[in-house]
Amino acid sequence: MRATPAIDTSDARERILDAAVEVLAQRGYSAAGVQEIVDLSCTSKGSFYFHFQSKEKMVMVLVDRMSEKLVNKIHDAIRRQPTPVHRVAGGIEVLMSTFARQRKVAQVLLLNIMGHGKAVDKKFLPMRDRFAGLIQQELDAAVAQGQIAPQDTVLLSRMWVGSLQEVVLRWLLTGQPNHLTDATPALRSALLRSIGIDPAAIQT
Amino acid sequence: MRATPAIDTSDARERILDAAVEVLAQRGYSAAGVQEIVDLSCTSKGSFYFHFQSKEKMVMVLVDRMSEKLVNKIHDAIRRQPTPVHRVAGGIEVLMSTFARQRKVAQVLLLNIMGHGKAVDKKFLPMRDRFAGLIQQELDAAVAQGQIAPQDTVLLSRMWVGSLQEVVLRWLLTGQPNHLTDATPALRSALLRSIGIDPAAIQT
Amino acid sequence: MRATPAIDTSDARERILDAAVEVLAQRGYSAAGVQEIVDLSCTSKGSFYFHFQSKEKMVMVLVDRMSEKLVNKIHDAIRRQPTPVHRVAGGIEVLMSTFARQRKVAQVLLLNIMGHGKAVDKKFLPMRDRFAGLIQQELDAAVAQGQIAPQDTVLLSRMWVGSLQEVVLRWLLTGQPNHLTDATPALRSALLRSIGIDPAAIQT
Amino acid sequence: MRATPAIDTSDARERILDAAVEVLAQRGYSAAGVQEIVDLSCTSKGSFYFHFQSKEKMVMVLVDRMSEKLVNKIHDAIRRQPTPVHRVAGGIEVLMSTFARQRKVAQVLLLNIMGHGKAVDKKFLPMRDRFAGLIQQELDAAVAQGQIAPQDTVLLSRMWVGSLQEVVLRWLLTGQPNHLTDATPALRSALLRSIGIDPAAIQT
DNA sequence: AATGAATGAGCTTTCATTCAT
DNA sequence: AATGAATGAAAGCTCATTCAT
Repeated sequence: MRATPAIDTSDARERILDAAVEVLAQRGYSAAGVQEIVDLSCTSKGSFYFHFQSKEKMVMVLVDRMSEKLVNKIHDAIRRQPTPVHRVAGGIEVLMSTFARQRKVAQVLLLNIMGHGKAVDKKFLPMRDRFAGLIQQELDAAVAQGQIAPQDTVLLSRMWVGSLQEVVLRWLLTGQPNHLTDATPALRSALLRSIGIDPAAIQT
Repeated sequence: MRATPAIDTSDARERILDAAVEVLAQRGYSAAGVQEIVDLSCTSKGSFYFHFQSKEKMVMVLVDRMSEKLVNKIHDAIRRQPTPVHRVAGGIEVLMSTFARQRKVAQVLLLNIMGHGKAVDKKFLPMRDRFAGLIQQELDAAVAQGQIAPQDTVLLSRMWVGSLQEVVLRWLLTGQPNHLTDATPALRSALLRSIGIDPAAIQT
Repeated sequence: MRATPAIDTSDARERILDAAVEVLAQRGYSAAGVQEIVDLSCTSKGSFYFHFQSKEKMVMVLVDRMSEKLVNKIHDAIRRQPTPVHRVAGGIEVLMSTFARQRKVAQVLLLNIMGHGKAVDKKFLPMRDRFAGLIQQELDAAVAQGQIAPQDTVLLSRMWVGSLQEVVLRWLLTGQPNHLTDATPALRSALLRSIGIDPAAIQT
Repeated sequence: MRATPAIDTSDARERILDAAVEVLAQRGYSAAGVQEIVDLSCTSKGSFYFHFQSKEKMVMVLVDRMSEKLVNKIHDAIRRQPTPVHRVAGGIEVLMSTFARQRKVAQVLLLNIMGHGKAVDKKFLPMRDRFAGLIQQELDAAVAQGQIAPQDTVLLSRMWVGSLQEVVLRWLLTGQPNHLTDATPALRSALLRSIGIDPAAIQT
C-alpha cells in the first residue's frame, strides 16, 4: 500500500474542476482564462484539453456537478418533512443557508447566467431548471393532496426560483442583507402567501 | 425641396445605437463585436469611436436610454390608478405586454446581466434597481395607507423583480408560454397574494 | 482701420504652428496628434489640412522656421567678432544660452531626431546640417587665415554639433547640469582645444 | 546523429530577436510592426507574446543585449593598453570599426533615440549612458595618474559620445565618409586634443 | 497522461486624412 | 477659409485550442 502523498492526492481532472470554481467565482465565465485555471490547478494546457473537450464543456460538467450536489443536499434535508408545503418551505431554508455558507457556489451558479456568444449560457440554466422542477414537484403534490388550491405550478415554481435568485444576487453584489439568512423568514412568508398558504401555519 | 431620402436619414450616432440593440440582443455583450455593430449601422469604426468613448460606455448609454424609456412608459400608464396596489398591478401588466411586444428590449435588458471581467456588468443592473425602486415606492405607499400590512418592502420589491425577470427569461429562452402575456394573470395574482392582497379585489 | 481684436490676432496658420511647438515639445513627433494641435490652436482639422499638406510637411515648415530663426540669431550675435575662432566661440555661447532660455525650442529641435517610419526623420536634420555648415564655414575661414592648422573641418563641425546636442540633451532629460549655461565654459574650452586652440587665448 | 538542418535551428525567441534587429534597423521603433517582425521570424503573434510581455519590453531586451555585447567587445579589446588614454583611444577605434562592420547594430542603437510618446525612448539611452560611463572612467583614471589635467570628465565623456554618435549618424544617413573608418584618425586626434593630449604622442 | 510552445483569428482602439457643407 | 463627422487601415494584444514531444 502506497503512502498517502503529502499534498494533493486528487487527480488532475479534480484539481482542474476545483481551480475552475475559484476562478469562475472571481472572474465570471468570459474572463476566466484557461491559463489561470491551469496555473491554479498545477497542471497544464495539455492536461486540461486531455480531460475536457473545451472550456465550455468543462464548465458544463462543473455546473452540472455543483447543481446536482446542491439538489441532493436539499433532497436529503427535506425528506422527513410531513407535507409537500413543509418540504418546499424547508428547501428554501436549506438553499439559503447553503448559499450563505458557500458564497462561491452562489457566485458560480448565479452570477454566470448567459451573456456570452456561444452556447454556454444554456449551460448555466439546467441548475435553475432542476431546482424549479424540484419546487414544482412539491407544489403539484400539494395540489394533489388538497393542501393548496389548483394553480399554475409551472409558473409559480419559476417565480420562486426568480425570487430566490434575485435575493441571493443582491446579497452577492451589494452585501445586503449582511447575513443572507436574515432574509429567509420574510422570503419564506412571501413565497408561501403567493400560493395561498398562511405562513403562520407552517412551523420550521 | 428635396424629397425624404428612401433609406436612413438618422445620424450615425442613432444608427449605431439601433444596430447595437440588434447585435446585443442576438449575441450578448462580450460576443457583440464593434465591427458587427458598425457594419450593421453602415458606419465605420472611426465613427463609432468618434461618438462613443468605448464599447462599454456605448452600452451604458444604450441601457440607460432603454431602461429610462421603459420606466417612463410604465409611470405614465399607471398614473391614473386609484391606489398603490392598483398601480403596481397595472405596472406588471404594462411591463409584461411591453416585453411581449418588444422582444429585443427584453433580450438586451435581461440577458446581459453580468458575467464579464470588466465593469460593464454593473451597467445592466441600474435598470433592475430602478424598477425595484418603482415597486418598492408603491408598496411603501400601500403600507402607509393601510392597504397592506407592514412588511419588508425592500425584500419584496426585489422578489417581484426576480419573479418577473425569471418568467420573461423563460419565455425568451424556451418560448414558454407561447404568448408572454398569457402568464400575466397568474403572475399578477401570485405577486398580490405574496403581499397579502386578494387578487380578486383588484380590477385591472 | 479695424480695431485690434481682443484675443488672438494671428491667423490660423500661425496659431497652428504655435500650438505645434507646444505639443511637439511635450509629446514628440509620433505622439503629437493632429487633433491635439488643432484643439490647442482653436482651429479645426479642416483648417489644418487647408494650410498644410500633411502633419509631416507642417513639422518640416516648423522645424525650418525655428532653425532659421536660431541661425539668424547666432549670425547676428557673432557678426562683430574679430576672428573666425572668436565667432565660433561666441556662437557656442549664444546657442547654449538660447536653449537654456527656450527649453521648448531645444525639445523640438533635438528630441525629435528620427525614429519614425516615414521620411520625417530627415526633416529634423536640416537644422543640424545648417548649424554644422555655420561652424564649418568659420573653421574653414580660420584655416584660410592661418588661425588654426589645416584639418578635416567637415568632420570637426559634425563633432561639435554632436557634442553640443549631447550636452543639451542630457540637460533636457536628466536636468544635469541644473543651469545649462554652467556647462558652457568647459564645453567651449574642450571644443577649442579639439581644433588646436588654447582656450585662454580667446576672450569672450 | 542528425545532420545540421539546412535552415534555422534556433528557437523562436532568438529568431524573433534576430528579426527585430532587421526591422528596427530598417524602420525604427514606432514603424516596426509586431506583425512584420513575426512574419520575418516565421513565428506568430501568439509566439511573440508568449516570449515577450510587450513590443516595448522586447526592444529593451534587444537593446540591452546588443549594447552589452558591444561594451564587452570594447572592454576586451582595450584591456592590454598601457595607460587610460591609450585605452580610450583604442576604444574609439574598436567602436568605429565595429559600427563600420555591423551597420545594423549602429542603426538600432543610434537611430532609435527618443521621439516616442511612451517610455521606450528611455530604453535606448542606457547604452549611451553605459558608454559614456566607460569613457568617463578612463578619463578619471587619466586625471588620477596625472596623464591629463583635472577637468570636467562627466561633461567631456558626454561630448565624446555626442561626437561619435554624430559622426556615425552622418555616415548612416548620408553615406559620408564612404568608409566609416576613414574618419577614425581625425576623430581620434580631435578628441585627444580636446582633453589636452597631443595625438602624436599616442600610438595605436 | 502530461507538457507548454506555438498558432492565428479575433479583439478594442487610434489617428492621419478626406470631404460635403 | 473653415468645419467636424466620417473613414478605414493598421496598431498592439488576447486566448481557446493544437500538437510534437
